[in-house]
Amino acid sequence: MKKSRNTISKTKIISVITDSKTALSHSEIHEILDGFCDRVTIYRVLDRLINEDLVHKIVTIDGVVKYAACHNCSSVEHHHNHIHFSCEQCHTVTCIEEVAPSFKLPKKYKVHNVNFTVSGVCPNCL
Amino acid sequence: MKKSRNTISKTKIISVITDSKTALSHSEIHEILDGFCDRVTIYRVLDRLINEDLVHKIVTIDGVVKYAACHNCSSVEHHHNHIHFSCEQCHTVTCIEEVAPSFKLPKKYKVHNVNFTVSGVCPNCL
DNA sequence: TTACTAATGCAATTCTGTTGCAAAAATATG
DNA sequence: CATATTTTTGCAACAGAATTGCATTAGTAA
Repeated sequence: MKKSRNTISKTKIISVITDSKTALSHSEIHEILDGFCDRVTIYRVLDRLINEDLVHKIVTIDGVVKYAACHNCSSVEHHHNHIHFSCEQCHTVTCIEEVAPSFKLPKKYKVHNVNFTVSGVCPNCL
Repeated sequence: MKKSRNTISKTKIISVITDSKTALSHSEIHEILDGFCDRVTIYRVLDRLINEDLVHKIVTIDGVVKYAACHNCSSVEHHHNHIHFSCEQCHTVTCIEEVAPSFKLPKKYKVHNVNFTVSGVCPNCL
């Protein structure tokens, strides 16, 4: 996979995502960037970042798409099989990196990707 | 929670979902019903069915929302913590009821719901 | 049968994400 | 350093999914 170019938008978007404690939606990123670049650009940059494994995507049970930085990921190995916690009250999504669920599918299934989201109430809202 | 009324639309939608081996999206249901009722009605009925725990909702990593009947669910206990398999090729979503992932969150999190989706290639497409 | 309340259909709207294309920016080449 | 090449961007238009308000219709309880 060819690396994409380093543009100002890309750099800025990476830092917005990395600086955030919780996963961010497209519109949240757009708001933080506050007109710095176009909506469409954000979508396209996010796509690239996902391809380059710098960012991973999370979809909550109510259909909201969020993006979070990849920690614990070397360029060789990627560990996105951690749990994401989606708070029903404050609507934040947090990566719980230390929790990797175990499961065993029949081997006739070929697994490429996992998306584990648990919803409920987060410590802040309890 | 008050039970919703039994309408023809509701009955029909339940049977469409129950008869299907795979989870169905709103538009698939709409297509099967073939003009029997309005798109909006389908959305509203699905909401009610979810509230009444007759149906559960699945969101795939590419943001597609699907609905599946609840099996193995008594009126007291609900077991939706099985894995869903989303095939990248035929785009079907299947409940793998026999596989319950195990995970352990810090107890400061209050869990209400789980959504585990694994994507890859299903046996049919392999 | 009637009265009450929930459910439906329709139109309009909002929100999220995508596409095509010309202009601008990043990188590679001489 | 200048120029050629290719990617990225912004804009406008579009597409699809889901929601809302409101008048009408259908279920249900009395």
